[in-house]
Amino acid sequence: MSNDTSRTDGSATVTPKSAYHHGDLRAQLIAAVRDLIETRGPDGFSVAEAARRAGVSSAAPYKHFKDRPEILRGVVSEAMDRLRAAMEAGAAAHPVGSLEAVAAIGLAYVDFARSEPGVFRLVFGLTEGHENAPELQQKGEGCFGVVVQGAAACLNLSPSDPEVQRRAYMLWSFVHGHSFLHIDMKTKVTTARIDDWDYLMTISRAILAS
Amino acid sequence: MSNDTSRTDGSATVTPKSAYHHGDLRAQLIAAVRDLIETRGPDGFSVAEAARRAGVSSAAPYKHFKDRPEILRGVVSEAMDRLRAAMEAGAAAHPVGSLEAVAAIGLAYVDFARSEPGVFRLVFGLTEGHENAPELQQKGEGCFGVVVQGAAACLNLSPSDPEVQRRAYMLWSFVHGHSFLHIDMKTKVTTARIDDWDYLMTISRAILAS
DNA sequence: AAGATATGTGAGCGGTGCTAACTTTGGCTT
DNA sequence: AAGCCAAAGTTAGCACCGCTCACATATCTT
Repeated sequence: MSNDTSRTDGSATVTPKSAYHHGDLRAQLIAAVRDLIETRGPDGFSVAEAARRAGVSSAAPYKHFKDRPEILRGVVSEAMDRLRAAMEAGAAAHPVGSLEAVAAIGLAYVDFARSEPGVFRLVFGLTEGHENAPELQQKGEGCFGVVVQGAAACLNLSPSDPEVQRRAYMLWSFVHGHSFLHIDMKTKVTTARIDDWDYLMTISRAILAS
Repeated sequence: MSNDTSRTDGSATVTPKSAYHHGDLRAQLIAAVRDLIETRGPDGFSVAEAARRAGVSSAAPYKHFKDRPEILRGVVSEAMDRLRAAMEAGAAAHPVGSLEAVAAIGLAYVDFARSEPGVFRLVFGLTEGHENAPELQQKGEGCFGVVVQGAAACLNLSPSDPEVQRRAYMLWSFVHGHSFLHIDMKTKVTTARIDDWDYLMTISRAILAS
């Protein structure tokens, strides 16, 4: 089935209705759900409405997803891909092993949380379904791996070194908490307000140089 | 295990004698919802089922709560009261101004997240409704205030000092991230596994002594 | 050309959020 | 004490949602 023309990579180049009946309905549903989650909150989304937005009947989604949670898992999976890509891109913009590279990873994380708070919360709130979703587990570990890589390069140690893992965990913990607090109390705690980059550099230095 | 139903609700507090038709249905509904959230996940709860557990019709809850989100807000409000009490109790178990007091605040936070992961996630995932709920905002600031108090005592500065606020924010960010990662990837990242108390002491020292 | 299979539709079942109209309860006024 | 009246509960019901089933149609394989 792969000898034909374009790949279904969600590029959405020109014609969304070139494949089977509808186009790549699966990708369009995920996009619709993502949008709904972002605008109406993680709970205010329904499969029916996503189908409506995609222009199909309310039963069509179930040809591509087993049930509602599986759709959410699809959204999370896609989001994790983008999150990891953003983190890697952030790291790649700075010299390997530099503190700046580590801080850039954290900044990508925070930026992601701020630009898509609904999806971000979903990613880390969907852990109920994680048990049966090794793919998500794997992608989560992949994201953590980016932090580990950065920390290892910075410390000039092997990524498998427990000390590296420990510091990476501390880094992630900090950045994760900062992201969550940031999107939770948006403009609150203004007295403690700080520039993200300075903050992340300070944190990275404190954790990787002790 | 005496079932001590002490609901510190804004309006009619504990009035066991009156009990109109049913008793304090409001408190019982909140308890039922809390239990449902903890066992079936934050999404797998329905007002109907909570009413069923409380032994009333499915319309009865709407005499006490405007809608579903308001019930959730009630659960969050009650949970925040307990969280703050736990944090204060943790701090009170150690000398004022000691690093141990600060670490104990963090430990209470982590323990709360671990013992009620569903409710914990709800507390910080319900921020969509926070805008119209100044009561929750206020209680959130109250919890933050406990951390600020601890940091201020430790640094021998005023709680209103920006530097204190900044450090308190860092502490909270760290503990919050640690809690979330902890309940998310329960047994994962085992290589980085650490004793909570040691971890929190290390963090507290790092943040409050630089 | 002819299945086989993937992808869509419409009808429909049970459950849910919420409202409306009604009944019961018990405190408060007189 | 009589009686009003608001609080607190009930049943009935609407609209929507998740999901399934039977069926229609488009594409792939042979």
